Amino acid sequence: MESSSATRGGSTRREATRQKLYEAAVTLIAEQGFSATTVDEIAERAGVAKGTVYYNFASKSVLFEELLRHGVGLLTASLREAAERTARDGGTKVDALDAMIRAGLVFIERYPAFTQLYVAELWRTNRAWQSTLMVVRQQAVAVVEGVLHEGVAAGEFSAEIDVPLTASALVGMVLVAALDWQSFQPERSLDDVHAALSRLLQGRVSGRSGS
Amino acid sequence: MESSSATRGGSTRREATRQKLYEAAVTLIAEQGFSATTVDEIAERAGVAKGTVYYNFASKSVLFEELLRHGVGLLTASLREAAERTARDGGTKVDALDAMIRAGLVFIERYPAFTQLYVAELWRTNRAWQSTLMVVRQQAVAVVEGVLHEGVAAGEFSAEIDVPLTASALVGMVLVAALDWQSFQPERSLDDVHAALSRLLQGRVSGRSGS
DNA sequence: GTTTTTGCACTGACCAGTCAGTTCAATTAC
DNA sequence: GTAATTGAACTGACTGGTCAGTGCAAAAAC
Repeated sequence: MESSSATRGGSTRREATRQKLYEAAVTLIAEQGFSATTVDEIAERAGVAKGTVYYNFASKSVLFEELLRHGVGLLTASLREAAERTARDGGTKVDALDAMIRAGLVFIERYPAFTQLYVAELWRTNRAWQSTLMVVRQQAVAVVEGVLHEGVAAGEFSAEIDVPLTASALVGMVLVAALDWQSFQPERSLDDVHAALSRLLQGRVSGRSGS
Repeated sequence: MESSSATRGGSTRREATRQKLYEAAVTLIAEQGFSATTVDEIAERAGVAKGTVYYNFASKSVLFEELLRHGVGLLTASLREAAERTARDGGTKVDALDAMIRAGLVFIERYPAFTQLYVAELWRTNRAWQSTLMVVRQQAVAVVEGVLHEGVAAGEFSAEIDVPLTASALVGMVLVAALDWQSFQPERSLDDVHAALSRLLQGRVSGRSGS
């Protein structure tokens, strides 16, 4: 009767089911919102019985909360990796920001539904998962702020910039541009979008340089 | 249309009731989302009977849709006014963008709940008011795009910029920075936030020193 | 006297969460 | 080998509650 969780470190079956539920939930909630999405819908899209949802998650809210944590975790890791890679390669801090913009675009291209859902919840108040959201948001933004701080310390950026606000603005720039890209011109290439945002980042908008 | 105080598309009394309902709905929906907000709540917060809601609006969705139209209409008018005022005063296109950034901040400071709710709905699909949202969104973004186009035509901006994408990015920059401002540092002054965004717009981030 | 609002009871659809029962892969017994 | 046993994973009908929208007579506002 020993804990025969013989199937190495947590059953694979269960993990697969949870993954299917995440994938089903993310699209439905992105399209319709949390409250308008029913557990029955999620179960059906995942090809699973309703009871299975409750076997795997304590409630609809908990499912959503874990989904948020999981998704933002991926983004944060990706941003951090981009910043570190740039630093290792001896790039400037502007290069690091540029690499993070690209990492953001790659993420959004890959998980557009998650991004959409995240934005829709981010500034809400009075919701069960508010505090969770706060924590993961800060982890992601902190990566951007870190690069800005280092840039100021190294004299690459003006000492007068407002780090948190500039970080927010940069995040917003990428977020909205990318969501519009996915919604209205999904056929455009990532490189194309990235180039346009790079230009903006480096202040090469004003000042002519016609083709 | 006559502009007598009593006539403005209907009786004043009715208009006042509708206004109260808008105000009640906007806060509740911003906090909780559309589906999680009940008609009973809206009526109660507006200090009005439930029947009155249905006397004034065909349905909950229609109330929300008209709310969206109304709110974005205010924003669009404000952006347009800012652009035109700058043009009249002989400002550059960068000045016009800067004035529009300020107009955006003023709007968000005044109607934070509306902004929040708007962002939450903007990239959703499969919702009843999707097409309405599309139209009003485009009206607002078109104002920014117009200024960018004029700037390119006048040689003030590089001919290589991607106008729609740059417009999206600028909107995103202001939107996210302002929402974060309102959520996390509401005590900061608008001028302060505006200054930080102006700096970013004019590419005065990289490059050391300041004014 | 017409328009607007109120108050409130009512309905029918919908939905989160429950639970008694089933499936199945792995383990143990023979 | 194969039969019996175990327990985690899964199922889906069911329940208790919620909510959008209705109907209407009476009051208030204009």
